[in-house]
Amino acid sequence: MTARRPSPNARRPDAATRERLLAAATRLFAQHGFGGVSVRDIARAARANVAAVNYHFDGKLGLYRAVVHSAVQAMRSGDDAFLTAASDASPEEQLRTYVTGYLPRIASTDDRTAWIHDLMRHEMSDPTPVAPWIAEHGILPRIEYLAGIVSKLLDCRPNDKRVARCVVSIQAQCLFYRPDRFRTAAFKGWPLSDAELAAVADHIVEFSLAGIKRIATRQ
Amino acid sequence: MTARRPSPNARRPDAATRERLLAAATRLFAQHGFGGVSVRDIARAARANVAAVNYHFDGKLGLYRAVVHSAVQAMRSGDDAFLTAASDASPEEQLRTYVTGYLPRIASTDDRTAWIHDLMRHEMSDPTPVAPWIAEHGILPRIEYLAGIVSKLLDCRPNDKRVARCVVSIQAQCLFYRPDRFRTAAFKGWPLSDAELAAVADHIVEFSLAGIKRIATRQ
DNA sequence: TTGAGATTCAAACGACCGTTTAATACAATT
DNA sequence: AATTGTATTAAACGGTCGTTTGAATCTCAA
Repeated sequence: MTARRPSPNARRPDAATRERLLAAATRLFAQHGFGGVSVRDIARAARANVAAVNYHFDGKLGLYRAVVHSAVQAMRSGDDAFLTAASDASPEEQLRTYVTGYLPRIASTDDRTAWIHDLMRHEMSDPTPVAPWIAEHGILPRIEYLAGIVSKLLDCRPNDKRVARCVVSIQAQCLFYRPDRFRTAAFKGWPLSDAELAAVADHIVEFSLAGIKRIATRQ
Repeated sequence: MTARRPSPNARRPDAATRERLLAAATRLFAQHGFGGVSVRDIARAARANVAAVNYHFDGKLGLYRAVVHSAVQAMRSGDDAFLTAASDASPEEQLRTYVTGYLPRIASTDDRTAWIHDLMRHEMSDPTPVAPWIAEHGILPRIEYLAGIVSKLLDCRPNDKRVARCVVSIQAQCLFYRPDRFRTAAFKGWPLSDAELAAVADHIVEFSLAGIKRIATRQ
């Protein structure tokens, strides 16, 4: 049994050690992945003792679970902010709202609601036991929301294979603009400016709407 | 100076230790990345001594360089096999040839010419000093080939920003189907069957040609 | 003031990391 | 047979890893 109560008692009255650990770990895990960060790195960044990780989170993996959980929550609450607003628009406008609301956050390097994508990138190359949970709570809801829009545009059942393929085509284009350390290090002009990003969002919407309409005429 | 000559002399006449190390390291680095594999893992898989890595490759990073170099060469020779054949076709047919030739290799888990994509995935989340070299020799040639096709389809200059955006839209769709350990672990029905993959290739071609034609009418 | 529980801390644990060393085994040439 | 240069080997080096330990320190209730 570690500790459970918020923090009615502590040596100093400033931000609780647990919160500092969570904040530092979120930043470092998003940047370097679970295996690329040591608990000593996290403890140093949080100005805490190494043993505090085990005391407050029951080990490195427990801290990672807490980070992932809060990151998924941050993303989903960020989605609700602009997705619910367009719930009664045409599917074309819904797709535009999705992409223009999603892409700037995807491309931002300091948007807290997008850190989950960095965690997911590391999970792709080096999965942890948390991977299935991320897939279910961090990815599937988005996929299903997009599938609803696309199936209306295709005028077909949501489980039509063309829906899944179009969803991938849209999502792949958006995710490609998530900055990573490879492209930042290897390509000039990366990451993109805000103005370019807005033009890219417009491009993805037009490109994808035309693609979907073409796919709708087939099979 | 380590060794240079092929292997006129060795304790045993079987496959040279250097070649076994390179083969084992390619498989392991592609699977787990540079940081996720220890030289002891590689030596064990190659039935060699740990010190052999330093003797033949001047350290772990030297071995990684050799792996990356051979993987890029394998991919480029695989490209030439089907890209040069379509050099005088219409740009539409060239795009179809590119996608239908590229996607099955991307999606294959045992195609030696596609291991470079696994190495690149790890580089994205955790870059090594080899990252810039991979970008220049493993990525740029493909991008420029695609840009040539797209600029003909758009009927504009190759450095028009719309070209780069369409290239990303195509390449992002293709790369999304590269299997990774996250999706294999977290999603059912993954990776895709050969038949589904052929249908996906056709989808990407139709989706993208329609998208490009739409973009061609703008700006 | 005292006791109990929560929290922090320096230190140590065993395991693994990449690399180095020095001795040895081998084949080909003197 | 002796020498030379290449290749392999077991062992050890210093360092970092995640975790554990046990004592010290803090807050708050009795």
